[in-house]
Amino acid sequence: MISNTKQEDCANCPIHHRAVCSKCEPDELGLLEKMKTYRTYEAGEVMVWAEERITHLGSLVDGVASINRTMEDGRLQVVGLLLPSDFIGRPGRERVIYDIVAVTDVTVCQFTKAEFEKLLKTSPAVGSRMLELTLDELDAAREWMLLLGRKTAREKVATFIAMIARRAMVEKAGGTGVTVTLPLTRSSMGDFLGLTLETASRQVSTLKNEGIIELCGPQTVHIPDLRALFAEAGDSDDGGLFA
Amino acid sequence: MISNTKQEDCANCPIHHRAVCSKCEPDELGLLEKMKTYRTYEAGEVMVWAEERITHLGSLVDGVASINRTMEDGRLQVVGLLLPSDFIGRPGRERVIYDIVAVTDVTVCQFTKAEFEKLLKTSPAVGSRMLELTLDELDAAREWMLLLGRKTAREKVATFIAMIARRAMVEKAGGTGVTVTLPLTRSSMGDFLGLTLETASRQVSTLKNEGIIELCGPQTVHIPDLRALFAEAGDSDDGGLFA
DNA sequence: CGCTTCATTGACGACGTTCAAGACATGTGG
DNA sequence: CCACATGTCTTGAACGTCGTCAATGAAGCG
Repeated sequence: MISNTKQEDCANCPIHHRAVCSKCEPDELGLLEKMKTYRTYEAGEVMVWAEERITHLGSLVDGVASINRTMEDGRLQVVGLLLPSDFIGRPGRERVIYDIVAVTDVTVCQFTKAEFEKLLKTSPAVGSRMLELTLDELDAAREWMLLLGRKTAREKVATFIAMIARRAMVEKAGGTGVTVTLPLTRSSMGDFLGLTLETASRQVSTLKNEGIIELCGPQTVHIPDLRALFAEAGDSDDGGLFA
Repeated sequence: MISNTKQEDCANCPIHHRAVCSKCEPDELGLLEKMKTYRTYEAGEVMVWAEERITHLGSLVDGVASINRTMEDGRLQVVGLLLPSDFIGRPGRERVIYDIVAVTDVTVCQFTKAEFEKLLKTSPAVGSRMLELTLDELDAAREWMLLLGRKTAREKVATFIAMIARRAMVEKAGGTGVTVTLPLTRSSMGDFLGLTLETASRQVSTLKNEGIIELCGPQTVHIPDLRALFAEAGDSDDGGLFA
């Protein structure tokens, strides 16, 4: 399913404060409004195929997508999770070697690659914000390398749930308990954490049995004490929530 | 040991073609020459401490350094390897959460953080090159995530040696055999590959016993058939050497 | 020459994978 | 409304890879 919409108002955009356009002045924003196109994908749809020519770049407005790296024999590793305001694509390169797959239904705000790359050259606001976003992605990737290389299965699952909870907390801060929905199935969780789906499932179960988390549905988790969960994740860093 | 040297000629710099300054015109290069300082570190020296305020940014001119992420209990993961022309540091952030350690003796070309960040704002040549470098680092980090999450110990070690060999090949292309020196000890190899030093050592040994590689010293490896090594690494990608 | 650091190798055990079966939820058609 | 199919999740049992602990050897240095 493909649906295109045009000319939504950039000033009211829900991701404007964090996306690649966040440093643009009103005049530049007007320019972007003429260039941009919205597009939606259904859960499970492949948004970008590895080895295929890249035609568009843009921002994820709504939903969750994953960046998948596959080996010849089928082994799969999720090397990035795209959430609203994250940038999609790789300027300056014809092709990428990973697929981007919609995990939930997804809406993107996109530009043609050529137009965006021209903008990148001419607009310091876009260029410098793009650099910031890329540096943040790099930090996140390195954080994940520590997880993949050194954490136990239990710590991996705890870290994942903590990560989701942290993003949810930004909105509804308050008490110590939170309820969140995991955007991934056990199988995708495994692919993200460098585990099998069985191990992922087992670790969710043990965390549940020990009272660190409570399961409402398989995808819905209530966390009575965030501190306890963060402790299981194994990093000293609790995300600054209890600083 | 700290030694400072100034005013070397940027035009003759060995990393000028790839470093953050590679897109600068002669006039900007003159500006850089006034700002820059050289500094050397001995093998093993910590160049940047986690949690400490960043004062300088720059480029690695000579040697090898590693970016180390440590957990409270001491578990260590190397999340990046810095080679000549790679950029050192994190513009736009006061602190980093990893150490940067000189693996061999190292020479860097550095600027004060404040000055470099001003340059980043005013010079499109520096800004856009910086973005390219960061995107490349991100690609490399994701490649490594696949290795850490999904490859076997054998594949990890093969991939590492293949990576080193590939960089060596750029200079002396020709026959099918190459001899390279591994810049890391078995222990650091393990930290880089998400393995213990024993497993790293064992896999080097088995690759040797099977004739995939030959050991001249513990750090010096001769590869009779690069194709065979790349096959062990598990990626379809052979680096385009046999395209 | 002893000290230190690095590399190799062996024995053993733990953690996570693999293979397999069953539970649960949701949707479809008779 | 129930039978049946599909996909996800859970749980069990056996196996294997890799980590742990330990001993030994090789190389560099004061």
